Amino acid sequence: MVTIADVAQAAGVSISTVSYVMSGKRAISQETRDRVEKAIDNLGFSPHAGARSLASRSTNVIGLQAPLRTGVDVHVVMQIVTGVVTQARKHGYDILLLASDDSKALQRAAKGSMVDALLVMDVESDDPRIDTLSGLDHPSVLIGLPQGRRAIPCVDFDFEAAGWLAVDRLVALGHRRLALIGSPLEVMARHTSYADRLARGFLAACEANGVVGTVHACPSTVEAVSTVADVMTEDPTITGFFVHNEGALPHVAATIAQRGRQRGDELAILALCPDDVARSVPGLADSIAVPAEAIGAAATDMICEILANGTKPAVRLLPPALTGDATAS
Amino acid sequence: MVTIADVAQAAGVSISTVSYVMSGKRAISQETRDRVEKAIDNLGFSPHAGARSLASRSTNVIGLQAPLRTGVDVHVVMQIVTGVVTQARKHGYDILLLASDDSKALQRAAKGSMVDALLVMDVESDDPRIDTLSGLDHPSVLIGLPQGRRAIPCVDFDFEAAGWLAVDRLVALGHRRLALIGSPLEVMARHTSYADRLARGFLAACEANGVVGTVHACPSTVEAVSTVADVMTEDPTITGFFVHNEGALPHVAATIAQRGRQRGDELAILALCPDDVARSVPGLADSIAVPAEAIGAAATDMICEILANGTKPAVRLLPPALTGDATAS
DNA sequence: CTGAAAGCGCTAACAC
DNA sequence: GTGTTAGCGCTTTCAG
Repeated sequence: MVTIADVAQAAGVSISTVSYVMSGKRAISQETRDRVEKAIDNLGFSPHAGARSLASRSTNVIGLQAPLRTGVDVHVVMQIVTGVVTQARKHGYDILLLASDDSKALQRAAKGSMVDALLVMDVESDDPRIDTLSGLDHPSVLIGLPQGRRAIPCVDFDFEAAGWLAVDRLVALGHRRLALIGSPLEVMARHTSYADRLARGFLAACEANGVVGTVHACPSTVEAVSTVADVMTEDPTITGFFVHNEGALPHVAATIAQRGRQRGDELAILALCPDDVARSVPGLADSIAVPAEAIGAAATDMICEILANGTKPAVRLLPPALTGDATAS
Repeated sequence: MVTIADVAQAAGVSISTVSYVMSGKRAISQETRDRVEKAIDNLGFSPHAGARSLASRSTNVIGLQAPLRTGVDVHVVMQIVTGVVTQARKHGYDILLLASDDSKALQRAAKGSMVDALLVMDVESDDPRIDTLSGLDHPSVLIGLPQGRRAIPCVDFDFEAAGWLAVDRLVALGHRRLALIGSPLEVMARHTSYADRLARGFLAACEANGVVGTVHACPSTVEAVSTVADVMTEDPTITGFFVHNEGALPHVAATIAQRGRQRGDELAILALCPDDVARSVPGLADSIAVPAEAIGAAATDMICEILANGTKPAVRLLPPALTGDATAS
């Protein structure tokens, strides 16, 4: 293994000079800098992460606890993780992936000085991990917006605003009777709050717009289709649909479109899902993008800012935006 | 921060004794051990990972490079990662998640002594990362089976055997004309080899069984349905379908089933996908599980064994198995 | 069975 | 603008 001492010797400078060339923490003459950098390249030197963290008391690693189980929107999780990893690298951090749902894992990583900070996804409102995080010396940011004391900074999508936006759009398209086809009950049962927030925004916007809106959870992804069919049968006056349900979206969209054709009605389907998913589903009037990767990036930015400046921001909600009806087929 | 010295003092022993109590690398009297362990608990001591890796020249971290982009079977990737993380913890390792598709990232992690070993997913046959890995001092294992020199140990699902198994099953069900509905072209274009292996096994098995088999790639997930429709129209004698295409599976299955009903034929659909996905798709005759989590776990076991014993196994392919027709609706 | 002490490779005072 | 050096917290000889 090539060490900083090897580099120093090769460049004919002291160890500390090499260190300072790398960190930029003190002025170095151009000449010296060049020699050192050349030596680093020639020898293929990379500083030993452990030695570094021992001496500097920081690891340049962020711990990420992501939900790896099924029963979450795998697509969205993946994109958030991508955003985190990508953005973290831009700030010079690496990501340690922690086993999900485990307070112990957070403590282990923090107390063992394996990470400088923690990013935690999929936190429920009464999640014990919130207390765990509060008790740690390490800064942390939640991806999601649990209800409660808000002791830890959060980053999430503004689902409530998305509900409003969806209604505004459907109303603008001329629809006066709307239905929100929501998450599977499984998701509703966990108290991650986003399904609630979406429904709240949707219903409030309906009221504000003076239109009729109803919210429908699906028993499961498979049964989403029959749920929609039931809704359409029970109230044939509904013409605007807002669908938020990853796996079921294509099926639901197809069902709605087919029935619309049979009835000869002009139905509109608005989806809430990642952009690329929307593009693969035909027949959507429009879609609201869940900016999953941006959420991951924003959370990472926030934790890095806390690490750098010691600031402690509170909650950051990313605003919804319509994709444009480019997705119409 | 509480250090090993604090523990030693609290327990009234030397630092080295505390270290040996933790590592178990030398005999300790029960009495001393008890005292030390109590001190560790009382003080809430966790050894500093960096200090440890500096002194011991090992990190207890495995680097994992997973494909975070879209255009892969997100479900399967997620499960493999889950298998890796879970199994790694059982061996006392943590997982550093590396930015995808980046030879540099592998080198950075290895040369910076951030990891003890590397696990790399989604390697293509002429992937430059294979050479990178060969040039490293750190052991590595590929998840997947690229063609070529096989310089690095691999773990993967036995897609070829899965092709055989599918045909055997369909033939046993009485079908003599079979079609493999394969991956999107996008996947075929990348040379990850599994689509090829599946097709090879499928065709060889058809020949061995004396039945007719054809292979059909889908232009995209969306167009999978029309692809199937075309296949069924062009050759109405096909009655056995083997579907391997994550996003499209439910749509394809629905299409096949519907057409079968129209024609009054007894069609059979066999799927290749994770168990839980199969359960959510109605109308399958049976399914072959992609044991994604087991693949991740097996790869982790392999790398840990290499780390522990210095053994260098070559290729490990996990055998396919039928789920049983419990998935029939 | 236990202790003392020499590093591991780096950072960051403290010198000049 | 550069060099010297004292740790950072742990593992592991080497002694007993």
